[in-house]
Order: sequence, then C-alpha cells, then structure tokens
Amino acid sequence: MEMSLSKQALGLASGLTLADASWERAISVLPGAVRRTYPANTTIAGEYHAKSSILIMTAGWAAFAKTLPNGSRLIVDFALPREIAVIEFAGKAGETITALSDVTAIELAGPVHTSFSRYPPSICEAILRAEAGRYSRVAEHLAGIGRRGAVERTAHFLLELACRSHRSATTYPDRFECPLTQADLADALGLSAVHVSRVLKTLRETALASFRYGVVELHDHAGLIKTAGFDRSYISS
Amino acid sequence: MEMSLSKQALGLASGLTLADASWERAISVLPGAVRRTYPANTTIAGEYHAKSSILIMTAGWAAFAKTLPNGSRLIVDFALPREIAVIEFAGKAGETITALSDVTAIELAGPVHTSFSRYPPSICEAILRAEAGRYSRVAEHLAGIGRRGAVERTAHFLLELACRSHRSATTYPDRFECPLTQADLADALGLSAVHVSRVLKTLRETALASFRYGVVELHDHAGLIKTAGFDRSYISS
DNA sequence: CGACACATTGAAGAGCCTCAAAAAGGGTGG
DNA sequence: CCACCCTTTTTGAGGCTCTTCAATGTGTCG
Repeated sequence: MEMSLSKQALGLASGLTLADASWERAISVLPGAVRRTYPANTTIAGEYHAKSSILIMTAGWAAFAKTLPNGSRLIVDFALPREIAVIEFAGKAGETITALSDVTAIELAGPVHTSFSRYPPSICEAILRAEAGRYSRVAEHLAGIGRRGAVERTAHFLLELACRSHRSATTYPDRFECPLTQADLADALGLSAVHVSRVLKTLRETALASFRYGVVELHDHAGLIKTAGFDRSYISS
Repeated sequence: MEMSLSKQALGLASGLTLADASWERAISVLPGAVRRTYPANTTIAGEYHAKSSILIMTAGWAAFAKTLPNGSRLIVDFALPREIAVIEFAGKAGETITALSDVTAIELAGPVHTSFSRYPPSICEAILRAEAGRYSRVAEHLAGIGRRGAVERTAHFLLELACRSHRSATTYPDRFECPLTQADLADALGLSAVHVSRVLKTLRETALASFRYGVVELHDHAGLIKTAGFDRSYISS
C-alpha cells in the first residue's frame, strides 16, 4: 500500500518496481523531510518527548505502547519498515513510541493536520490510509486479546506480522525477520513472557511455526491460518 | 465536545446552553440530514447492510462489534447519545453496528471523505475529533483487556461510560442509565457473562458501584477511580 | 571467562470459564 | 390482575488456562 504511495506521490508510472534505495532517496526529497535514526530501545516519542510528526519507516521496528498505572505495559501496534507512523501528541492516547531495533525513518515534522496543505494529495491519502489501517489493526488486535486463546492469538499475530513484513497482497512468506523478544511479544499479546515461551513451544511442536534467533518461520501456512482463524482482509485497508 | 460542535456549527454564541430539542432540530436542518430510527437489537450496518455514513446519535446506544470465526463476539466501542458514529464500509475492519436499545439518529449519508467538501468546517472538525476520540478509546480498551484484571477492568469501563454519558469534563455522575445486559458487558470486557455477574456482585459488596435494572450507580467515585487506575484524559481527545 | 540479557522448564495456585440449575424480572394475553 | 413464557441474572461446582515464583539453560559480547 505504501508502495503505491511512493509511486503515486512521486509521479512514477504504476507497475514500476522501485529499488529500496531510490524509494528512500525520493521520499527524502519532499519539503521538510529529515532523516532520523533511533537506536534500539530508545524512546521516539512519549510523555517526556512530546512530538507531532509523521515517520516513514525505512528500517527497524517501533512499538506504540501504553503503560498502565499498575505498571504493566501493552503494545497497541507496531510500525514496520515502509509503513507510515503518525505520531500525535497531544493525541492524548498516552502512547509511548519506542524503537525495538535500530530504526531509521524519514520524518515529516509538524502536526498531521498541517500536512494536508503542504504535501501532494497522494501523500495525504497515504497518511489517511495508514491511519485507517492502523485502526483496523487495533480493532482486530482487541478482538484477539478479548476472545482468542493464547495459541490462536499468537498464531494470528505472527500471520499479521508475516503479511505486513512481506508486503504481498496474496502470498505469505516462509520466513521473515522479527526483532521482538518474547517479552515484547508478551506485551503485545497480553500474556506473560513465560507463557509466550510455552506457546511458541507448542507452535514448534505442532509444526506450525517457529520463532528463534530473531526470525519467524511459518512451516504450515494453511494450518496456521486455520488455527488462528485468520482473515487478512483487515490489513492495509 | 460535540456540544461545542453544535454551537459552532450553527453559528451560535458559545456559552449558550441548548435544550436538547433545539439542538436536535438544528442539526437535522443540515443539507442531506435524514432522521433515522433503529429498534433495539437490530443491525444498523454490517456485512449484509453495507453503508457509509455519519450518524449523530440523538437517543439510544449502539455497539461496534466484531464477530470472530470461532463464533465469539467482542464489542470494540459504543456510540452514546450526542456522539458521532462514523460508519465506513468498506472500512474493512469488519465491524457490525448494532442498536442495543431503541436508537434515533440523524444521518449524514455518504462516505466520510465526501463530507469534507459538503459541510462547514466546524462539522468536519467534529467528525475528525470523533474519530480521534474513538481511536483513543479503543487503544485504552485494548490495554485494559490485555493488562487489567476483571474487577479493575469493569470499574474502568463503568467510569468511562459515566464520563461519556454525563458529558462533563470534570465531574462524575452518581448514577446514569445504561441499557446494556450483562452479556453485552461481557462481550465488551472480554469476559463470560457469568463472570460479569460475579464481578458486579463484588463491586456491589465493596460499595463501589451497582448496576441493576438498567442503571449504574457509582457509590464511591474515588474508590472506583483508584481500583480502576482510571485517568479520564484519554476521553474526548 | 564472567556478565548480562533472553529463553526454557517445573511446580503451585489464582483467575476465569463452562456446565448446570434455579431465581428474578418483564412482557403478553386471557 | 394473574398465569405464562422468555430473557436476564444469580449461584454452585469443577476444571482448564494462564500466572507467578524460582531455578536452570543458552547465547552474546566485552
């Protein structure tokens, strides 16, 4: 989806496949674009790092997380490479954005609403599409945490990440890199880290998927989709 | 918040308090506005009732719910009187909107994006604000289901409903009407209906709140806020 | 090699669920 | 106004899922 952003936004013929380097270079030429890097485990924005801007992720993963008064943490959504992360403070949602691995991104500074008069319509549409997709994901996430068991939920989550990192509308990758720790997974899934370890063991033993050394392998796409009850249509709306 | 919408939108002096009847009448005068009624337990929009429009709720409660492949249901958000419900199909989130009690609303038909050229800026802003608030609520909801225990979560939920139905930025009502059944509550909280009954009993026994015969009574505001870890700043962003 | 973060495993228990049955409301027709 | 039905709520008993605590194993890096 954001792929089509880049093509339209830059006035390129659709169908043309861009090499990563030129995609990145072309975006960074937009007025007001600044290249940023955030080392792993640093805060990109949050309570004491107020910020309103748009990040076009070029590398690394980031998390949008909430911390509750009781001290626990829940990751609401992720930003993957080539996705657009809209950061709004005071979006008041009280989310903290953290770099989970080394992040590089192109920043379009300023509150979102000011972007609409500054950037070409195709960029604005991409921003709106990104926000709509984000909402879809969070709603699906909510349903999963509320009504899916741990294995089901984890399988579902891995499939979502597979779709998002693979960026194909029809196929699933056999493997993809995923810089999350089991503790991160736990905070995303609303489970304890210990139980995540057990769930991953189950997935390994049932030959559905494995997650070791920072890479996820999907051994049985059909089986995973079935046990997760996964319907990818909510992604990239 | 939507109160300020109506005043600004209609060019009224701010500070003026509108009676409900005139507020309603004034909105319904907007071009393309149609008054709608939906009896309790009917579908307003969903898989087989495609619809793209904006509803300004004048009475009754509606639920945005997802149904999972495994048959269970989770209520993602509610629409209360005087709130704006944006209905987008294909918002692809796969949500079904249901009237929980008899609903009356003023409908501004058509996909949201077409509204921005048709209605005055104050209306458009109110729509955007409604959507932003909705996102905040869903994110908070997600964190609650993922990381709060049943009692905590229920208390939090009742406080949110209290704020939303009371429509004051600083105070809490002592009681408010709430047409939800315990089964609805269960689907909103990610619990079983049986357990909701027990949780409500606990809240009653600890003299925090009671929920009977369609009305919620908040007996101990401070205690509720403390046990829920409630911070109202996420509401009506 | 030692230090540190991350992952795995076991054991015990809390929390929530399911099943099942009874009680309490709420509405309808006689 | 009462008898009936249906929905909603309450309560009990038992069990599964997930959590917590604690210890051990594994990988990485200075």
